[in-house]
Amino acid sequence: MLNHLPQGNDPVSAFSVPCHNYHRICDLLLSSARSRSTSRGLQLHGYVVKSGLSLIPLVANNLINFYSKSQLPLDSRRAFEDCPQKSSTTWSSVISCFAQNELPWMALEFLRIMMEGNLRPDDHILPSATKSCGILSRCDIGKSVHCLSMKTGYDADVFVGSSLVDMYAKCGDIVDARNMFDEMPQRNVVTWSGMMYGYAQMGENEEALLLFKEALFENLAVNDYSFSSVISVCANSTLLELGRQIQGLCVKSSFDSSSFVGSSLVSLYSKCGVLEGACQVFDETPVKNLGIWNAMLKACAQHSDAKKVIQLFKQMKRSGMKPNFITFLNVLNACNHAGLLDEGKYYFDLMKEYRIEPTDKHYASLVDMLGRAGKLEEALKVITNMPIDPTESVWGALLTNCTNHKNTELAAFAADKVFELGRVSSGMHISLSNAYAADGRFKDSAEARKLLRDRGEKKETGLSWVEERNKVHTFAAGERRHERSKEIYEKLAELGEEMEKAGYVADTSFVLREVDGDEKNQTIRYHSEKLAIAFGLITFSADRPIRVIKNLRVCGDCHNAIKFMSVCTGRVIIVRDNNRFHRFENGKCSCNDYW
DNA sequence: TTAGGGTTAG
Repeated sequence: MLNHLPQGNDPVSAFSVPCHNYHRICDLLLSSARSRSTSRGLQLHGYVVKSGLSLIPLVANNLINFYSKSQLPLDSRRAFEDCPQKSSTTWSSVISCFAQNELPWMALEFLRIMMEGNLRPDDHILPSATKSCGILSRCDIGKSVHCLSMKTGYDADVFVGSSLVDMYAKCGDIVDARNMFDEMPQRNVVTWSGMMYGYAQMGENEEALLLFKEALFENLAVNDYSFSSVISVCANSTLLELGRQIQGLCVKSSFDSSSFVGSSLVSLYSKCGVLEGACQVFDETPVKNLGIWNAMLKACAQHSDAKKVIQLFKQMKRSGMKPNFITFLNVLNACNHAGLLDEGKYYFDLMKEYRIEPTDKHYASLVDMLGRAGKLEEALKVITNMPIDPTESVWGALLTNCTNHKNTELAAFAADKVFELGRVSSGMHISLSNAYAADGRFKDSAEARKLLRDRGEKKETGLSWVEERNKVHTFAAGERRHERSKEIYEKLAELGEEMEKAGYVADTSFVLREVDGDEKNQTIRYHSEKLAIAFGLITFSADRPIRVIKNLRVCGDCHNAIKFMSVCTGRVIIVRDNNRFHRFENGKCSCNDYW
């Protein structure tokens, strides 16, 4: 392969090398990086060192870039150190290499060293430095890079400005991101993407959508980046119809074949309860990246199809795609929800073969799996033996299952462990309170809630919503603010009688307040999901499934009640809670009561 | 002219 390269066996200095040859070497280094032929690049490196060509600055820079693109940052650094004449391009190459290869601190350190040598950062170096701050979520350092950009006058550059917008967005500083965005003399699609991402990150989905609309209005050439972001915004707000319209725009502009767009679309359909849509997008995406595989696995897991998850995992392996920790998390959750304990344990152990260290979330899934099967002691053993510190989610998994299995002693132990971790999320206080309440110990239960109040936190309000055309109808338990409230409550009363005739009995143990029986029954009768379903019943035609989204977990009584609702009305009712889907049909739920 | 900024899946 090297035969046609210059034969320079005895190069004393760079000057003895014919000029036209080193350009050829540079081309070859670049193409090796692009085609990911690392071995060819390494051969070329050996050759240029031997022939003395590595002394030529252009060749040295190309070596740095070759290693950077080959994801070998430390070799890139070595090539940088061997480079005799370091221009600002040389510095730029090595700093961008660190920024792109998960060494943001080193990128910033090299910027410092460079400036100590009295070199000023330029418009190529500043974006890499800014990006590093974004990766580290270090707004403070990012601000000093911003100052540096202003001092050097590069803050007006569209690359520098866009990277600053993105950095502020990644650090969660949406106000500074917007200020930067507004002040920029020139903006392009990257600037807009960064800003949109910022809003989406902060959960300001409406602002993100507004910005996208504005971008379209300004005739900005939106691309696959923009589409995948905006679709994920729709997915997070479960705006199926809007998402479908944007998918139409993607098809028109031929961006629908992008695997990034595909991943967002799979997630959109999945989160909106349309598994068939997710499958179709997945099948039609020509080149599948890890993201779309993971999105598809998650979709099947959310829809309780563990068999398909395992099948997909095997298919994925056959296609040569390497699973990552997210892949395994999806597989474990699928096994957990399907009650496949042995399979779950198998996949947990399989992670070792792929040299993937289980995170606290993987352990939480395993603990939950064991806990659901009633193996509380074994679950505890997993926690005490795990090599990383158990987090709230791990102890929480044990706590919830102890409550369900009425082991209040172990539940209290798990709760103590959670408190030892320091700040506890509000949901966890509720879990402890539930543990006592389920055992009839209302005083302790109240104490746990008091602790929550003392910390100035409140339980997240349970909300359910239904999408009707492009409108979202939201309901909270017991409220009567909706314009059709009267009809909704009438429908519930009428349905309640039918359900009771069919054998439904309200399970009041899910009401946590210590009140008398009648009031308990009233509270539980009007949980938000029941109101939302009643709205669906009086609004949608009989053949249309009723899709309800809920921000919290469905309570046990509602879960049971909805089964009866599906029998009495003959409707398909799909409820997405904060975690997964429940498809109710003919008195059965797709989760097999395992949720 | 070799170097720079933005996406998905969790």
